[in-house]
Amino acid sequence: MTAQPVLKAIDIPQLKTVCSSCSLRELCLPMGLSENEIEQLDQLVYTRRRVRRGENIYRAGDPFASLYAIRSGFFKSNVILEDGRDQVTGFHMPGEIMGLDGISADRHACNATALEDSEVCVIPFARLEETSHQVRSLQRQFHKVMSREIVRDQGVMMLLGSMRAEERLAAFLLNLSQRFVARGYSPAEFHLRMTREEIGSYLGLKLETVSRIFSKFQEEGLVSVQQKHIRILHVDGLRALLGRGQ
Amino acid sequence: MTAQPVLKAIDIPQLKTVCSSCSLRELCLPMGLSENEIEQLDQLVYTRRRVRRGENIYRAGDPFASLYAIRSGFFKSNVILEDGRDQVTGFHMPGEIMGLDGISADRHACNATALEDSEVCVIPFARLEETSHQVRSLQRQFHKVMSREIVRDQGVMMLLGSMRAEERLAAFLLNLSQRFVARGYSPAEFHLRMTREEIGSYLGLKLETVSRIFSKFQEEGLVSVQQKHIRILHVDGLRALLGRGQ
DNA sequence: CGTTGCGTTGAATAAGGTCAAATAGAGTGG
DNA sequence: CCACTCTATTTGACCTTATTCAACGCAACG
Repeated sequence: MTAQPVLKAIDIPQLKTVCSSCSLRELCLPMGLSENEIEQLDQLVYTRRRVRRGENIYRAGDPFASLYAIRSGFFKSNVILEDGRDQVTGFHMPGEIMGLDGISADRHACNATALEDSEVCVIPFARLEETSHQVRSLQRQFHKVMSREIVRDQGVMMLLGSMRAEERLAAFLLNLSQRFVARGYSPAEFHLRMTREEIGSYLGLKLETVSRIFSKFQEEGLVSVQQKHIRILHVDGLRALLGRGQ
Repeated sequence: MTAQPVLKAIDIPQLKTVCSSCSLRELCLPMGLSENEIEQLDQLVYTRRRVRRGENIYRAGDPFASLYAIRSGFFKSNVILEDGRDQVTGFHMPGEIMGLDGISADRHACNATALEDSEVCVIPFARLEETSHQVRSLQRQFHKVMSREIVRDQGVMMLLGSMRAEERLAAFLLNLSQRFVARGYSPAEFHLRMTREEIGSYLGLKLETVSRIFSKFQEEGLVSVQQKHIRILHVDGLRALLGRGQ
């Protein structure tokens, strides 16, 4: 892909991350920065890390040192309560930044688990703060990223607090679809990386309920569901499900 | 209430906010800053604004320009869906910062409504970014404030996603209690500023359910409830309610 | 070819929601 | 100060939705 001098040097450039040539730069931290500014980011984001399916980038309680930008793959984040209950708080795809929860207490507050083999760019936070101290537009962009996370969370609260089960699943599918589009994938056809149980946890439902609603949507011709393969057949039908809750 | 020619000069010094002499400085944005640094904040936070009960500091869609630190009073924030459903996404008390949702899109994403006559300190965001560009520890502190908001939201998701009704209300009361303590008020006895409906919306329950559970807690001797006046009689009893959900 | 994990489906049940009525306070105007 | 109004709250009876429990199917994998 990128330039490869010779032998041992083969892996190094491969793992060297360069924001300025990254296809996700319009979605990720570099969004809205000039060429010049992005090059300053390149200095900062110097390692990429492979994460195997099932592995964690960090766990709740781990000391916080870096943010992680998803380069490829798919993640979930989840919080675990003392009694063992496990709540999925988000699903994350390429271009999204994980780890923002760790800043407040210098420890991560949740786990971040890869749902498929993935790669993340490691962004040492101290250096990010340093650089954003220099580069004004990076500071600005970073604030937007954090704020976007807050707005996203409000959306989830809305979903959990005032939607019924069918609406939740419809909203979930539409949200995924939209995010896939932004990444150049099909809006209508995609592969769920998470289990029914993880979807349920995220949506505040039991896995059986999720499964039943998938079946119902399928009967109604809204989507075609084959295990983890989803095809949205009737977007407006799904949209119509929102808007008229209880 | 607003500009009144003659009296104006009287109100201005009264309304001048000074972080360095503010009793909330250990909870608010100045947290952890040196005397010297706080004085730089003083330059920045130069107006205080009165908000009457029922008034909004901002509404969803309003252009974003400032953050607001609560000086006194009590607020809720809420999002409204197209179909009119209204979800309370948080309750806010003195020392807390509101408006962080507005940074991401330069427009506010939710409404912020005073639940009692209140005062907020207006923090012009452009100037905050500017100053935090200068004062390193302010940058740091501001990031922590945003991150804390993200962690808080995760807690709400946990609550909405995986707790049953009684647990939610218990968690809600304990959380309020804790925040009151941090502000020097009694942990056991307080006045709810919000209605049952607002509590219900926040907790993803109907107001009748909230009312029933209050009654149940009262029967069980956990709390004494008289309309909006709450007295926690048995904290450990409430705590025990968490931890063993479904 | 059995094992294992994930997904689907059905029947019974429980948790909350809905609807309706009664009550309690707070504020208002006479 | 009292009657009146309005809104918030409480409570009961009934209903709906989602959960629970259990059985079964399916696909991947060693």
